[in-house]
Amino acid sequence: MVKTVTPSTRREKMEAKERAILDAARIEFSERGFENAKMSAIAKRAEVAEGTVYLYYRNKKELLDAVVAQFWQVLTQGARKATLAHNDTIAKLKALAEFHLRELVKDFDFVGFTVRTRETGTLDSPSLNPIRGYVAVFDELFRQGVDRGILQETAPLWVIRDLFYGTLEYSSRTLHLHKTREAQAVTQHLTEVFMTLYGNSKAARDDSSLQDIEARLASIEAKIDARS
Amino acid sequence: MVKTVTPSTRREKMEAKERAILDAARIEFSERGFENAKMSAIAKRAEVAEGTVYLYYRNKKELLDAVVAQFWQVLTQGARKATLAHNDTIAKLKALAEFHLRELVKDFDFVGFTVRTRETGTLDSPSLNPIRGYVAVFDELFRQGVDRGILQETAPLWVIRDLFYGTLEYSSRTLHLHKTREAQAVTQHLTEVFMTLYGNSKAARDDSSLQDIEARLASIEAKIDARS
DNA sequence: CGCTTTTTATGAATCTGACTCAATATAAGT
DNA sequence: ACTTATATTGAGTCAGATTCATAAAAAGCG
Repeated sequence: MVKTVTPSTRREKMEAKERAILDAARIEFSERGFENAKMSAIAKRAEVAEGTVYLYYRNKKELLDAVVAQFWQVLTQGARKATLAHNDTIAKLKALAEFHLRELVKDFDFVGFTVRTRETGTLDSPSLNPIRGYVAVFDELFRQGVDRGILQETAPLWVIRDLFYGTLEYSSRTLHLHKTREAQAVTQHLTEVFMTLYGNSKAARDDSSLQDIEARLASIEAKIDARS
Repeated sequence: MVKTVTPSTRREKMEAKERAILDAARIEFSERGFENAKMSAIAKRAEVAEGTVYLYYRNKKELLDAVVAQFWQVLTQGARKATLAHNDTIAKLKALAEFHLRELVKDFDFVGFTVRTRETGTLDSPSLNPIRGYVAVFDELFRQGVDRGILQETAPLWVIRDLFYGTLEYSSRTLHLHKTREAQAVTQHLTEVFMTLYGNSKAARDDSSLQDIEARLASIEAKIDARS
């Protein structure tokens, strides 16, 4: 009998188990919060013995890190998809803002979990990588806008990025607390902010060009007057 | 012998003890982080028995809440003082931004502690009050600017406030992580943002000059019409 | 196939640290 | 000085994270 060469049977089983644990943890954490989540409950949910969890994750904190990493990975995919639906850079940015805000309000606990994750982490801790991937979505978008001549980098990109994500993250807290407030007010305003501050057309129009236009109009008017 | 009527000797002793515990907790928390801080260590630092701590604070979490509350109270005082040093509303806002950012970077752990505090708290939990007091500093400033005709509320105040504090909080994380980056880049940019977006003069000019152009266009159009 | 070796899984036992509480000390009242 | 009320103590309890000796499963091998 030919041994069904599924060279991965072993690995696959373990990977399935790892996923089961991760999923169980995600559910347990968001239902109970980190402190109240019990490793025993996670193990039970994943249908493994308590000790098994520790074969896959060094400790509770590291399990949280993994859950958080997964969260940002999924979010990154969603964000990419949401922006792809538009062509205009500003529309993409608005879509990203709307998506980001909606997800953060929905899974607000994860904002807290993320902060916890960062508490240990230094610059190069792997738990930060998924977040890097996430902020990269914005950076790419903005650079694309610059290339297209739609946007201009009137401040260091990291400053602009922090304004974008910072506003959204902080607002998500407000929206989570005050259910009555409109998320749209935030994304709407943020979009205006971006057009006004970094939009090339507007910026160009701002000073000199306004005067140019006025001058040109005056000149046209004069010519017409001269003819009559 | 007249009993020295220090009606507060009793209370004073307890208040001193409470302060000692709070101070000990603040130090222990920021040295070790919440998880690794031991109640026994806090008790030792405060020179009381372990059980005594529980006479003043129901549990570890509540002790953290108290520490966080104190942090924001102190910060509020500092912020008020920093803004008082200026007359111009924009200058006050800039000073507030600089102060806020500097303090958050310095005591960055407290950003995380604050998030933790919020995790339990609902809208009316007392642990949120000190933060309310803090954001009020911004609100007052902005309203003052509106009264003086310097600023205009082009979006709901809470949206503007979230942009302000959100940007600063998020940036504090960046600055804490990348020591080389310049805090000034953030406050500088944020000030520009405020002048451009909410500054009345700019906005006023924007509109009026646009109206001028429209008027002139109308006039030209009328002349052309008249000729045909 | 049986047998040996290596890899994974188990859950009872250990350990840590927050929290409790009966006993004790201190202050107040009279 | 004595009684009552209030504050403090620290040894003991207990929950829950983590470990580890033991068992099961898979792989390698003649």
